[in-house]
Amino acid sequence: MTIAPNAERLPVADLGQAMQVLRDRGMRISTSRRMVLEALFGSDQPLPAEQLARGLGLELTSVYRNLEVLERLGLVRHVHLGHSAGLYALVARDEHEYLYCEHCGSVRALAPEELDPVRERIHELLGHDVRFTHFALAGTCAECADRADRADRAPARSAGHHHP
Amino acid sequence: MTIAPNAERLPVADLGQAMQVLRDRGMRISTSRRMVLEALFGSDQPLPAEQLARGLGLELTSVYRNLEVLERLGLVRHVHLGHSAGLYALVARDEHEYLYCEHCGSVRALAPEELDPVRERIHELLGHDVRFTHFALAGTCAECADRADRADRAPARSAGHHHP
DNA sequence: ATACTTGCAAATGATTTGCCAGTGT
DNA sequence: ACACTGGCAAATCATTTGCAAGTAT
Repeated sequence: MTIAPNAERLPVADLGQAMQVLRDRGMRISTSRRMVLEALFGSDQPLPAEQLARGLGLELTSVYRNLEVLERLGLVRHVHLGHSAGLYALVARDEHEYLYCEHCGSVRALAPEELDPVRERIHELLGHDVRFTHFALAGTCAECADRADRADRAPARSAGHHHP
Repeated sequence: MTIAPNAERLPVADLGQAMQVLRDRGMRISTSRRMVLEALFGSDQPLPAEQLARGLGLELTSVYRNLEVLERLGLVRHVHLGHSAGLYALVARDEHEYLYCEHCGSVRALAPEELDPVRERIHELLGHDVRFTHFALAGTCAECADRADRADRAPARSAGHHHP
C-alpha cells in the first residue's frame, strides 16, 4: 500500500543501473527478467506484455510477473489507450503522456511539459493533481474532427440528421 | 462503425420519451428493458451492470445486452473509474465528468462546463478535442496531496527517503 | 540452504457470444 | 408470422494466482 518508496526519480539510464536497483532491493536477476529489461531498453515505444512474451519466447505469466516487479520498483510503468491491453515501458525511456483518437486510433506522444499548463489549470480550478500517464487522454484528433465537420455540412445522404 | 446517428442531443427527460426513441428505432419494449430503464431513471448516480441485474432480478447478460442497445441509441453512457467495471447512467441524467482519486478512491462529479476551460486549453495547445466522459480523470485529490506532503516533511521513521 | 522464480494449469472479473426457446408488434 | 429478446452455458481478453520444481545468491 505504501507508494513506491524510492527509485522514483533516479536516472536508471541503462541495463546495468536497472540491475543494480534490483540487487539493492533483494530481487534476483534471472534470465527472463534480464531479457524483459533488455527488450524494454531496446524499444522506443511501450509494448504489450503479450508482444514481449512472444518476442522473447517467454511464458506470458512470467512476463507479467516480471513487469509487476519492475513496476513496483519504479523502473517500469504502463499506459492504456482506451480499453486495450496495457503497454509497458521503462520509466527512464518513456515519460510521455498520450493522446488517443477514439475514431481513427491514432496515438500521439507528448512530452510531460506539454500538458503542464493543463495540469496547472485543473489544479487551480479543482485542487486535484491529475496524471495522464496511466490512461491516455481520449478524444478526437484534429483530422477526424475535420472529417466529421465536413461530412456534417455535406448534403445529407441517408436519413437526415441536422443541427437544429 | 458509424457514430451514433441521431438522438445525440435530444432531451429524453423521462421514461416515455426514452420508450418513444426505442419504438422509433424499431426496438422492442420488453419487460427487462423497461426495468433497466426505470432503474436508471430512478438513480441519481451511475450504476454497474451487476448492481442493476441483482437489484432487478435479471440475468446479467440481459442487462448488458440492454445497456448496449440503449447506449447505441444514445440514451445511456458509461464511465470507468480507474480499472473497475463500467458505471452506467442515462445521458439525460448524468452529463458529469469525474475526478477520481487513485489514493483514497474518492470520486467527484463535475458539471461539464467545469472542464470546458481545460478542454479549450488542450484544444489550443494540441488541436485535440478531448472527452473526460468515458474514463474519469485520475490523480490525487487535495486531501491526499496534503497528507502525502505532511508525511513527506515529517521525521523519517523507516529507511530514509529525502528530497535531494 | 534459502528465498526468489519459473512453468503450467486454473482462476479471476468484466463483458460478449451462441443457440434455442419465448414474446412484442 | 417474424424479428427482436431472454435464459443459460460457454467463450473471450487481459491479468492474476496456486503450487510444485528450478535456480540465483
